[in-house]
Amino acid sequence: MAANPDTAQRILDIAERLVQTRGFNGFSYADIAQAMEVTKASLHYHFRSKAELGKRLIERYEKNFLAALGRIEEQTDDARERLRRYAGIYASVVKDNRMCLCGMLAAESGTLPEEMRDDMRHFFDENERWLVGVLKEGKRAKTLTFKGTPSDAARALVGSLEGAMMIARSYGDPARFTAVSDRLLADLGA
Amino acid sequence: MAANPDTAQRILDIAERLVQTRGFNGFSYADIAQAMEVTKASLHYHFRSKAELGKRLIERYEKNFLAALGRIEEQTDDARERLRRYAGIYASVVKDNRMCLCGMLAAESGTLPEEMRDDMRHFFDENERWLVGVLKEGKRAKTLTFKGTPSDAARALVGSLEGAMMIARSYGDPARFTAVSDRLLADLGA
DNA sequence: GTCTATAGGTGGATAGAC
DNA sequence: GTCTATCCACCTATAGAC
Repeated sequence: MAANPDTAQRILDIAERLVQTRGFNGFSYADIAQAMEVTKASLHYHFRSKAELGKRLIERYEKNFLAALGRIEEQTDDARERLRRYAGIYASVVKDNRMCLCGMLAAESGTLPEEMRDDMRHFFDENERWLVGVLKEGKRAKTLTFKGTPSDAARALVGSLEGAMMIARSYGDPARFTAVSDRLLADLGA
Repeated sequence: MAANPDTAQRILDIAERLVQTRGFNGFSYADIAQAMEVTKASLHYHFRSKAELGKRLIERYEKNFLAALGRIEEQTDDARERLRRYAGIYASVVKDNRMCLCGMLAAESGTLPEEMRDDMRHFFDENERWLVGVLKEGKRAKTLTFKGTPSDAARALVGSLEGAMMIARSYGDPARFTAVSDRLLADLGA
């Protein structure tokens, strides 16, 4: 009767990697079924539709991402170090040959179910919100320097990191990402 | 017998927009056929396979893009102005509600035919090459300032512009792109 | 919860008439 | 060059047995 949470998690794990490497339009239930050695029909027991699977995927991704940001806050008060660790999350994703889940979905936004698009944007809104906090603190402590509003600086950073990740990945060259990432951090004084 | 070049061009025009808005995995021959009011079968007369269509799409896109860069060189010698106009090309794409063709393909690189992936990378290589020329000239004339190699600065710029475009598009907000673009140019002194 | 079986649709692609 | 007709593989999704 009740869905086994472990099975649902395993499905999400596999689907997450598939979206991050092939895109939401680049994989099917058959791919997940093969990887899990179950049939497509049983996947539908856990996630009624692909759109629902996608939605749950984004929700979990955002939850985990924000949890990681929370851990960064516990680890250090220094805005520069917080920024470095933020970029470090992105770096670890590229090194695992993945794209950011929501970055991938942003590219596919033209074909996404509306609910998924909203959730994807929410992820970026939350990223911006967190970065604005770090940037403001850095400005106050005179450890970070940037022109314009913290909001604009945050959007520029997110966009640049996502783009650098996307291109580095298409070259199969994670170092291409860190080279850009290091420049961006240096420009901010981090 | 011989393929009518006009028809082929029209197919490419429609397919190009489809890839830029929906991705290579987000459209089908049926979409083009409907827009052109012909059957899918006749499309196959002009482009044997979707992979070939994709390849020709990239080749034409790069040709047109490089031609635009050539025109910029004719219009101004100033490195700063050349950079502004380079970013202006990107801005015009976002305002037309499109993603850069190759930026979109970069996101989908995990599912692309090998030849398309190679051609997509070639586009970015040529972009980098052109930008390196502009950046070197700007450094020589002391009109542009950047740290590190011209190559690294060029890669950072391309990645950042592509990422900003991708996210701005997912919000349906072109101004979000120009805000980032203006910052990037300002950081370089342009 | 997972299975078999299948529906109903769409994907890219081809043969052959006109 | 474009058409009709068709193939076959694959897609998401559902019904119902176990």
